[in-house]
Amino acid sequence: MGNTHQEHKWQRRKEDRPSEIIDAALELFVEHGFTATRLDEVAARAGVSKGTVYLYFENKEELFCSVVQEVILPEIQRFEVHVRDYQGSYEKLVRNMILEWWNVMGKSRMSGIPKLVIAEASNFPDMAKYYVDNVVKRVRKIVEEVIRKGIKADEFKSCDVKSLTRVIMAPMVFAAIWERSLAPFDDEEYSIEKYIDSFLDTLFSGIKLRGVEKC
Amino acid sequence: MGNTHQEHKWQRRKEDRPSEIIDAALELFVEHGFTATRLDEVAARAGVSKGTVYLYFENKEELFCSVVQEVILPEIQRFEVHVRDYQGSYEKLVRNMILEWWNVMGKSRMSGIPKLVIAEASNFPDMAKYYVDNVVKRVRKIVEEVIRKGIKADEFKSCDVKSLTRVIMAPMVFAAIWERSLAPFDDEEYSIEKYIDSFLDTLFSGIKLRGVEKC
Amino acid sequence: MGNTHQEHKWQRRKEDRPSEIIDAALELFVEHGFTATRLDEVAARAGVSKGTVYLYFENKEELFCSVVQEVILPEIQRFEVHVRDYQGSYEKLVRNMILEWWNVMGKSRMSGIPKLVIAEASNFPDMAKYYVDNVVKRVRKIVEEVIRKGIKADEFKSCDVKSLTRVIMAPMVFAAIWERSLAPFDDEEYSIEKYIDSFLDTLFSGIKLRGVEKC
Amino acid sequence: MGNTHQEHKWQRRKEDRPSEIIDAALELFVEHGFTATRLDEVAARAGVSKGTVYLYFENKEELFCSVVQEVILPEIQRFEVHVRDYQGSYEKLVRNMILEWWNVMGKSRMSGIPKLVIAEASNFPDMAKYYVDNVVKRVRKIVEEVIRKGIKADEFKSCDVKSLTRVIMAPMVFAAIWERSLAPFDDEEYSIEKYIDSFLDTLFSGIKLRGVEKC
DNA sequence: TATGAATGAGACTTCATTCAT
DNA sequence: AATGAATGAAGTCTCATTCAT
Repeated sequence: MGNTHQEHKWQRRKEDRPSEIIDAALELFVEHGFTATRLDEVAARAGVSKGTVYLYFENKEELFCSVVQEVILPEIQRFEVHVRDYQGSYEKLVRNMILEWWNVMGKSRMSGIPKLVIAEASNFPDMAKYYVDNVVKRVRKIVEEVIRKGIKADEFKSCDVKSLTRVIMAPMVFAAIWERSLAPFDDEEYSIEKYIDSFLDTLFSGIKLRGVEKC
Repeated sequence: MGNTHQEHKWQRRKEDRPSEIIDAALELFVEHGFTATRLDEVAARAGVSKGTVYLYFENKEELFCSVVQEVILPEIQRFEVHVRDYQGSYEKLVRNMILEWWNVMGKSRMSGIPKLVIAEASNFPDMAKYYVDNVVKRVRKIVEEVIRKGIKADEFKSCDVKSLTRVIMAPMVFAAIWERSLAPFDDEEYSIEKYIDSFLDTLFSGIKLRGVEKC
Repeated sequence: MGNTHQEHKWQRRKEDRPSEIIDAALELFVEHGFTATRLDEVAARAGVSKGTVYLYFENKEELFCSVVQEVILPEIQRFEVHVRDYQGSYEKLVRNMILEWWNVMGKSRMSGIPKLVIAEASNFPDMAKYYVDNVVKRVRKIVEEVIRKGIKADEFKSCDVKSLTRVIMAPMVFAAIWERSLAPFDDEEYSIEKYIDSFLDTLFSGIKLRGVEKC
Repeated sequence: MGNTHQEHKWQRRKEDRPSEIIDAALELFVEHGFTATRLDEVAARAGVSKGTVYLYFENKEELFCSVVQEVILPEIQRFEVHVRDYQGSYEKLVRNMILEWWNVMGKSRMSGIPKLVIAEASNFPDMAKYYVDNVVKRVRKIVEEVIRKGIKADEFKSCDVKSLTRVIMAPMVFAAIWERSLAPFDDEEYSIEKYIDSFLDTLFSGIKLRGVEKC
C-alpha cells in the first residue's frame, strides 16, 4: 500500500476541510507533539465531536499531514510573492526578505510548524520529505538566487552559495523553534527584534573591527 | 537465540545496567520522541527485559529526565574545560570554541538532546527549565564572556552582546537539530564542515565586499 | 456468538450501563475481593468491553466505592422506613425488625457488602469510614432507640444499651458474612430460619430454665 | 493435579519453617488481604530476602495455607484442652468457655485469621474446607456438647442445639472480625469486656423483664 | 543457606477508531 | 452532516517467581 497511497495523499487538495479542526490540531500538535495529542482534545478545541473529525480526515496521521500541508502552502506563497516583487539593492533585499520571513513565519500560525516537523520527521518520513521538498528547498532557492545575484552585482563576496544559504536560514528557523519550545522557560531578557538586528549586522559586516581586519 | 543469550544475562554487572538503558533510551527518544517510544523497545535495545528498566528508573518520565541529565553534564563539562584552557587571539578562540562545540556536541551521543528537549519541552516543564538553566545558560555565559573580552581588546566591534551570543549559537544548535531530523530527507549535497566554515567567515567578516561597504 | 450480540450492544441505553457494571462488579468483588477481581471479568459479566467501564468510572477504586455506596443506600432506606412505620409491642417490633433485616439485607444484592467492606477496610479507609458512618451507625441508632423505648415501657430489662445493640446486631451481620464465605464449604445441615428463631428465642428469654434461674 | 496434590499439602507438617515469615505474612494478609500483599513486604517484615521465602514455601499460595494452618492448630488445641478440663456448673462452663475463647482467639495472633479466611474463602476452596473442618466444626462440637449436657442436667432449656451453637458462636467470631476490620474507623466508645458481659447476660437470661414474660 | 538482580505474564488504563442513531 | 457510546489493541507498570552467585 505504501508509497503510491502516500503520494496520492499529498497531491489531493482538501479545500473544504473545516479550518477549525486544522487550527486546533496545529496548536495541539505543536504544543504536545503528535503522539501526545489526543483527538478528543482536537475535537474539543475545534468545537466539534470526535466523530466529526473522521468525516474530514481519514485518521490521525492524515490530519497531521493535512495540517502541515495546508498551513504551509499559503504562507510559503505569500513569502515567495513578497520576495519576488521586491525592488532595491541586494542588501536591502536580503534585509527585507529576512524581516518579512519573520513576519510571515514567526507571526503567523505557521510559526509552530518547523518544531513540529522536526520533532516528528522520523515518525512520518513522507511528511518530512514533503516538507523538505516543498518548503525548505523552495526557500533555499529564493535565498540562493538573491545571493548569486548579489555576488554577480559585486555587492556580496564570492563564496559557497549553498552553505551560506543554510547559514542565513538557520538563525531564523531556530528563532521560530525556540519561541515555541524553550523560550517560556528562559527568564533572560530578550527581544526578537534585537536578535534579528544583530543577525543582520553580523551577516553583512561581521563582528571584527575594520582596523583589526586590516592587520 | 535462546540459551546462549540467557546465560549471558546473569553475568552482566549491576553497575552497567543504568547506563546501558540510558543509551538505549537516548537513541529511541531522539528518533521517535518520548511518547512514541515504547519501553519494550528501550528494554530490547538495552538487552534487558521490560521489568529490569523499572529496577533502575521509577517510570518512563524519570528515565527521560535521567537521560537528559546524565548525557548532558559530562559533555557540558568537557566543553567548558576546553574553552577555559584555550589560549590565543579572540578570533581564534571563537573559531576554536565553535569547532570544539561541534566535536563535543555534534559528534557525541549528546547530539540528539537538543532536538529531544525542544520537542518535549512543553510536556516536561521541569526538564525544560533544567536544560535552559544548566545547558543553555552555561554555554551562553561562556560565549558572552569571550565576546566581551574580544570587544575590550578592540578585536570585536562594540555591540549588543546578549543578542550576538544567541546569533552565534543558533547556527550550531540548529545544525545539530537538523542532522537528527530532516537531514536524512534532504538529498542536496551538504557538508557540515563547509557549513561551519561559511558560518565562521560570515561571522567575522560579513558577506559584503569592502568596496561596496564604503559607499 | 459474534454478530447477534454485536447488534444488541448498540441498542443498549446509556442509562443502563452504570448499574449493569455495578451489579457485575458487586458480585465479583464479593466473591473474589477487590484486588483479585479483574476489570476484564467485570466488563465481561456486565456484557460490555473493558473500555466501557472507564466511560462511567474513573478507575477500579472509584468503581469499588460506587458499588458500596450505590448498593447500600437504597437498602438502608428501605430498612429504616420499614422499622419506622412498624406498630406493636417492642418484642414484636424487635422480632419484626430482625426478620425484615434479613429480608432486606440478607436476600438483596446488598448481602455481600458486609463481607466485602470488612475484607477491604484497611485498603480503603475512606470507604470504611463511609460505611461505618452511613450504615453501621444508622442501623445502631434504630436498634438503640427501640431498646430504649422497650426499657422505658418496662418491657425490657435495664442494661447497657450500646453493648446490647452490638450483641443484637452481631449474629445477623455474621450470618450474612457466613453465607457469602464459608457456608458453601460447610456440609452440616443448616437453615437460616431456624438460626434466626434460635437467636430470637435466646435474645428474649435466654437459655436457662426458669426453675434454675429462681434458685 | 488438583485434589490429590492439595490434600497432601494439608497433611504435611513443616515444623522447621521460620516463624518470622509466618508471623510477617499473617499480619500482612490480615491487614491487606492475600492478593494485595506483596511478597517483598512479607520478606522485608520478616527480615529476610525475597528469595529466602521460596526456600521454605513453594509459592505464595502455600505460604498462605501454611499461615492459616500453623497459626490455628496450636490455638485450637489450647482451647480444647481448657474447655475439656474445666469443672463447675454448665452456666459457669459456658461463661468460662466464652471468656477463654476471647483470650485465646481475640488476644493471640490468631485473631486475624477469621477475617482472612472469610475474605479469601472462595479464592482458596481447599483452605476454606480445611478451616471449616478443622476449626469451625471442632469448636462447634465442643459447644454443642456443653449445651447438650446442660440440657440433660436440666440447667438449660431444651432447644435446637445446632442452631443455638451457631447463635452462641456468632457474636464472638464477629467481635474478632470487627476488631480487625472496621473497629479503627468507629469512633463510638466501646469495650469488648462490656460487650461480652452483655452477650453472656442476654444468652442466659434474655432481655425481657420477668413480669412481662409471665403475661 | 541466603541473596537480590532479572524475568515476563498479566493487570490497569488510554485512546484512535467505528457506527447506530 | 454530526454525534458520542462503544470498542479493543496497545501501552505502562507490578510482582510472583527464578537462578547465578
